[in-house]
Amino acid sequence: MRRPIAISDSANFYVSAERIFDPTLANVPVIVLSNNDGCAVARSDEAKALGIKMGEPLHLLQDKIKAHGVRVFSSNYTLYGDISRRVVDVYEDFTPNVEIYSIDECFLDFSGFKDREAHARKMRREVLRRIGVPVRVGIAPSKTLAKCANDIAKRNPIFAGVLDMMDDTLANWLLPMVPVGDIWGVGGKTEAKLKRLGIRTAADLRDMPTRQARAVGTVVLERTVLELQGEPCLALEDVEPQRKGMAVTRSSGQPMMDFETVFQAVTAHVTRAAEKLRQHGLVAGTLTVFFHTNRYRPDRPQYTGSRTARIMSMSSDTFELVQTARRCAEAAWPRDKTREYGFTKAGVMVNDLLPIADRRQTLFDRSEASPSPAMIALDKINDRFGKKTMVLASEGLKQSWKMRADHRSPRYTTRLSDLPVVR
DNA sequence: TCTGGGGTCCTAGGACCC
DNA sequence: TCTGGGGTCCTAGGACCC
Repeated sequence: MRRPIAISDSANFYVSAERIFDPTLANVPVIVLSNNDGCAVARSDEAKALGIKMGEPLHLLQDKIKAHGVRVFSSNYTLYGDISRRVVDVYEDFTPNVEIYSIDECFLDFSGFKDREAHARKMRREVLRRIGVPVRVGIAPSKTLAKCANDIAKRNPIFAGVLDMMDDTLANWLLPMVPVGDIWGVGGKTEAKLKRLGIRTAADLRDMPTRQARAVGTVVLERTVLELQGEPCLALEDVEPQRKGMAVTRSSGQPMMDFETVFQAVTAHVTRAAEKLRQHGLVAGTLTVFFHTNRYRPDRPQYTGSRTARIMSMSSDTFELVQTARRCAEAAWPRDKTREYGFTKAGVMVNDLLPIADRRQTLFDRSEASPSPAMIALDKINDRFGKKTMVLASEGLKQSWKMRADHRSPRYTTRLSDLPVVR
C-alpha cells in the first residue's frame, strides 16, 4: 500500500524568520551568519542570486555586501526555535502524525485526504497567515521521493510551492531531469562514484541494481534506490526519539598554542555540555574531547587530538565531567614536543545518554553521597587482597564482576547477589 | 598450558544532513 | 587577519568473553 508522505520545509528559514519582524527586509538580499559571525548560513533568494554561497566566509563577501546593500544578521537560534515550534503547531492542525526532522522541516502523514494538493495548499496558506513564513510541500510514497518533489517545487515557480508526486507517470517524467547529486543522501563522495559509473540522474539511480548500490554506498544507498522506486524504507517517526549525544564545539580566531589555553576552552565547553544535559534531564555515559589545528593552513603542521572516556557513574555533574575532560585532553595532547601546533578548534561530545530518572546506581558510583553497597564491598575486598587484586568489572548494570589476584591465578565470575560478605 | 570458534562490545572514522 | 555547529547512521577492526 502506498501511503502518501509529505515534507514541508520553509524557504531560507532563518531569513524568513528575520523578515517576520522587519518588513523592510522583503525583496532585498539578506544573509544570516553562523555562530561566530564567521560565514553565511542562510541567504534570501536575492542573496543567492548575487552568487553568495552557503558557508561562504563573511570576509570574502564584504565587496558584495557594500555594492548591493546586503542586510546582514547574526543568528538568533532562540528565536528560530520558537518560530519553528509555532509552525509545527499549524502542521498539527492538518495531520495527526508529524515528524520533526529539522528546525525547518517536518514529514507529515498525508494519508486519508481526498485532494492532497488542495489540503497542502490550504496548510501553506495557513502557515503564512498565522506565522508569516512561506513553506513548500512535496508529497510522494517515500521520504526520499517527497524530498525530491519538495526540491522540484522549490526550483520551479510553476508549481506554486506544492508538488504531489504520488503518480508514477509524473515521477517518471520528472526524475530524469533531477541531477543525482540533488537526491537526499547522495553527497559529494557518492555523487563522484556514481558519475564514474555513468549514473547522472535520479532516474538512473532508481534503475540501478540494488546489489551494485550496496557495493558503492553501503545499505544507505541501497535504501535510497528502493525509496526512489517508491518503496518506503524510512518510516515516519512521529514519536521523538531519545537523543543519542550532544556536542559543544567552537572555533577560535587566535590559534591556541599551549595545553592550558586549549584546556581552558575545553573546560568552557564541558561546562556548557553539563548544563545542556541537566536542562534535558539526562546523564552521560561517555565523554569525548577533541581539538584540531587550522585546516585552512595546510602549510602549518596539522594535528587532530581526540580521546573518549567512560563516565562510570553516568553523570551530568560539571566537576566530574571537567575532571574526565582533563584526563582526555592530556591523553590526546601531541607527544611530539619539537613541533608548534596552533589549535583553532576545540570541542566536547557527550554520548550514551540516559534520562536521569532511569539511572540506576552503578557498582562503582563514587559520586553519590552514600556509596552503593557494591562499592563498599569492593573497597573491602581490595583492602583484604591488597595491591595484588585487580578487579575487572567495568559495568555495574551487568550485575556480575570478575576479579583475579594476578595473571597466574584463576579468574572467577560471580553474581552480585552471590558476592561473599566481607567484614 | 595450549587451543579456538563465535559472539558482543567498544571505538575511530567516513559520509551525509540541516 | 577573518573560514559554523550540531546531529545521525554505518563499517571495520580490535578487545574481550565464554
